[in-house]
Amino acid sequence: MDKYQQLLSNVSDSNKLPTLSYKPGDILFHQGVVEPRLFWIKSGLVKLVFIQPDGKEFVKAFLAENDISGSLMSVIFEKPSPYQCVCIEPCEIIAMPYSNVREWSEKTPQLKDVELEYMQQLTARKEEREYQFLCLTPAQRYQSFKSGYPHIFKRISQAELALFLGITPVALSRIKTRLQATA
Amino acid sequence: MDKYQQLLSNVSDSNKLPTLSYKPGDILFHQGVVEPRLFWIKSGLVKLVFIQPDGKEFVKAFLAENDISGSLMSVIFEKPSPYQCVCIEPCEIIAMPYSNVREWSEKTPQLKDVELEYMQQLTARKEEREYQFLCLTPAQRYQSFKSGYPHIFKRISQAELALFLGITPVALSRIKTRLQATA
DNA sequence: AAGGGGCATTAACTTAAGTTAATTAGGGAT
DNA sequence: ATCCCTAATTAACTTAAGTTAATGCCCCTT
Repeated sequence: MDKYQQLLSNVSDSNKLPTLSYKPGDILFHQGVVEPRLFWIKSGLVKLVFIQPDGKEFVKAFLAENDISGSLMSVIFEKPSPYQCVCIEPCEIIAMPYSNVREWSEKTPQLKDVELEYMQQLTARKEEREYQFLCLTPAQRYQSFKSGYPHIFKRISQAELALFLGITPVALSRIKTRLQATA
Repeated sequence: MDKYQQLLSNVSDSNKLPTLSYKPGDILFHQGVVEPRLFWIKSGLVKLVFIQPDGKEFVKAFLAENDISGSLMSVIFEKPSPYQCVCIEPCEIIAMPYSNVREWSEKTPQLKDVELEYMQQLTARKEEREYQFLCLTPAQRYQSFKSGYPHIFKRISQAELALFLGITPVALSRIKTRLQATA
């Protein structure tokens, strides 16, 4: 258990926050609504999804056990979340108001470092994703995800993966056949 | 001057860091090399560029006066920078070793909040860019940049903008004619 | 005024993704 | 075993981006 997990554990214990159960398809928080809680995923798998006005879907991220889900815009800036969070697998989750985390972190200043460190790791992951969109082809992004996140890859549908890669499910199917022809 | 600028000002004053001058084309830091300094841009314009093995270029970001340039991977994780920083305009810049910033921030703990806040703003910008790559077409990204960053838009070549949007200069030229035909 | 250099535009062609719809393959459930 | 539902594949067609190269435009220099 890393330092941020430890912080969250302290917060949830001291506030006696319950563990909640969700089913696949359940929505942890909605798009367009302010959601000031962080969702600590104890087990299961969720996705963050943008729904466009025309109904098109895009997947921002997959988050699994030990990850923290939430909307930066909502949690930090108190704006409506630009995306929603949907369960893919049954999940055990502890929902923690960010105000509780902040209080805890004010009382124990050394935890600011933990918070900062968490933000840095998050930023590093975003840098990687930015790089991949900018510099890699969809086929390269597919291969990178497959080899880099095999534990997630196994648990999601091909359609969900396509919408994460920024292409259509049809395009991903074609990419797979093209890759097999080469290899 | 915001709080982060104030922090940087304190650091550069107390370490008597000089202001450096650069010409267009000068490289602030190289790709593949560890660069532990932050570059506080007092005036001018720079770009962050990925150079691919095959020679292809992609622009990660444009940074102008009052922005801070640097490589997260290098500054925080002490890894070689995955991109280089090239001046587009003549620049006045203060280069500050991140160790100085850290020391200063250790001495005055309330500045941790400033650091955290800066990371949050940085993350918010990265979220926006991720959203645009995932959900918008190149044409929409072009329009968004043009209206969202007019002060940068005016100062860069169309080719540089194209490489920032993740397309070729030829494609951007075609997009412009297509947009004019519609409007 | 004439030439050059650097960009942007246009053209011609190739490649790949979007769209829509039909087909196929698998996995429960009855 | 059959049916049904879902997801993946394939097909046919449209649209747009990549690539390479030629052309046009503008500004600067001499």
